[in-house]
Amino acid sequence: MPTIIDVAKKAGVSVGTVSRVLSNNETVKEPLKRRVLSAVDALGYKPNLAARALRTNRVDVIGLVVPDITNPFFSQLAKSIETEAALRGHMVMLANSHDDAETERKQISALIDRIPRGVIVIAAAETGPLGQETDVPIISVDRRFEGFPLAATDHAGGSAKIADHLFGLGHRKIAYIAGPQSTEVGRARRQGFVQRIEALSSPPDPVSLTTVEGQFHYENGEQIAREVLAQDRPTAIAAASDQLAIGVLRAARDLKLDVPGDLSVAGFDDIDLASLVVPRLTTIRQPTEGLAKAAIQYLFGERAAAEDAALEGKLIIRGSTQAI
Amino acid sequence: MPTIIDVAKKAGVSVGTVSRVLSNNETVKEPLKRRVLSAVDALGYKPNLAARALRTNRVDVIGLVVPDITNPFFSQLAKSIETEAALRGHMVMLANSHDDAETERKQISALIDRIPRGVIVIAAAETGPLGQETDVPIISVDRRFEGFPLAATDHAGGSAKIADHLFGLGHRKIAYIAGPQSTEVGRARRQGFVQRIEALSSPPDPVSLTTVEGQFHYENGEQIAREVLAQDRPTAIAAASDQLAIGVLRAARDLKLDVPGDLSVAGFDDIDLASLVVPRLTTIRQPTEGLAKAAIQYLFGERAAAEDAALEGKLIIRGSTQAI
DNA sequence: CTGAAAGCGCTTACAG
DNA sequence: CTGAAAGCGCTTACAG
Repeated sequence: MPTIIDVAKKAGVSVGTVSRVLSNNETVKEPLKRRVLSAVDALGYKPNLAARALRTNRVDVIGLVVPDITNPFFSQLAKSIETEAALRGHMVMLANSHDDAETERKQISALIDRIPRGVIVIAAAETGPLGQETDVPIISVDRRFEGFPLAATDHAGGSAKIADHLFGLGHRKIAYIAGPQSTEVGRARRQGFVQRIEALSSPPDPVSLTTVEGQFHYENGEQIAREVLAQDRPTAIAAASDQLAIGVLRAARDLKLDVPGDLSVAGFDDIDLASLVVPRLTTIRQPTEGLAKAAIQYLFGERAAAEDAALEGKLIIRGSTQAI
Repeated sequence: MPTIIDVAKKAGVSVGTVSRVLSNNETVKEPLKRRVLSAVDALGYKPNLAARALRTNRVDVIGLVVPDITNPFFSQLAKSIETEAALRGHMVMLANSHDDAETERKQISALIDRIPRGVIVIAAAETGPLGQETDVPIISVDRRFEGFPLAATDHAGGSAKIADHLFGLGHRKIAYIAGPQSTEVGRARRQGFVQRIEALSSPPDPVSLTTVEGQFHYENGEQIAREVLAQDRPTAIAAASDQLAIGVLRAARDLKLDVPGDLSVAGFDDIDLASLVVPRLTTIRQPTEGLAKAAIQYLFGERAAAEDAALEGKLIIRGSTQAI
């Protein structure tokens, strides 16, 4: 492999000059610059990134820690982050925390040791302290890690949109399957939904709302829906995630209930699967690309430090909800 | 950040000794070793990985290029690879090729520039030449990249298992929805299925087999299934992927056909979704963990160089297939 | 505007 | 078994 010295020799300049040309330092005059560039070309020179990293104490990498890359929402986010990082010539180093606080801490540490441009973390359910000072910027996405800034969908606002939608369709007997209340997301979605319904409900036109807490899993949604539907059946069920909602769909099918004829169902996230199930699911699309962009911008210092970003989700109306 | 020099001073030894202790070099005697280790501890020393990389010309990273991380099979594979790499103290650098040969080439190049331990690539549909010599080992998984060794499921063998299964259930009128014949996977699966059916078919007990070529997408499976089912309806459809098979399930539902009553359906891959659709899908489970392990072993030189690995898939029988 | 040179923090022959 | 020292390939003040 040719080094910067070989290029300098070939171009008849000093290594400093080659380095300046390569870093787009404007001070090098055109003729010299051309000579350097053609030497680079002729030799097929590529800078040694390890040497550069040692000198500059920074490497063109973004660290990413997700609870589980096979979760469709996280993999969508990872893809958007990778795309956004690539736009800035950065690669993404990926680690799974397996939703475990201890593993998460280790992964973030290991990532930081590689002096990346920054680290993005989608926090594990229970998140522990990092216990390491560092000047590598850290931002969390979707689920907050520690006291670090967070780029997330406006969960409360999205849930309120679902509430508006169902109310607008005439539903007055609604069940809400919440996500785990131990999580910020679970709480925000629930609160947004419940508060909006309470605001819409009035003595002459009351809404009866039942709330149950679930786990963001298909199986769990199915199981909870069975219980909810067995009793005083609602005309609509809003679930805190698409996975829960798809579980509801399964339960409805087993119980021979027609969706949306007998029951309207809405989710949250708009995972790929949401438009593949039967009927296709009405949901809130999370702005993954916007979240990725906000996170990267933060890491590159293009965004007010330490400030949260709340991006609006979009109501996607499909076949699973219907006027009563 | 303390450096190795600080540790050496604190322990009253030379930097060489510290380095040796840290690299588990056995030559350092117990008392010195202990002194070094406690100095490391006291200072919270962490080696500068960039410096180490510059010296050793290698960094504890595995590069991974996938066509699209949101594809459930690829994200499953990515997770297994990450786990396997972590066992060896390596992190994974991830890049999406977006199924584009040019992007793939660039990503692999960018990865190699970071002198990783090795690069694993799941090739894009059309794969182009790398055009760069390197001593970084490269192996492809699932879909072959260039002339590099491949770790993949025994696709033909897996398809043959599906053929045996359907034949065993008494199906004698079968349709096979193949994957793109421009891909090795598509060809291998088709060939395995067709050859086994031909072997099983005999003049006294003939099997009628129709084959159609598809694209590995849900939509495509649905569309092809409509055509296949509209004509001379088979009693079983085997699809070259779960995504295709799930498309078939949708089409069957729209046509009011009962699966598995009127029609048996089988897929290939065992993606998460396969066990979530109704009815749950009979399929071949790809040995993702085995593939990840084989790939990593190859990169670490624990496996015969330049030799392909073909791992057996496992037949998972669920509700979508039934005796005729 | 360009060159000469220091120095980033390690690892590893080479001595002893 | 341990130390002294070279050197990996860059970037960047510092001169001129």
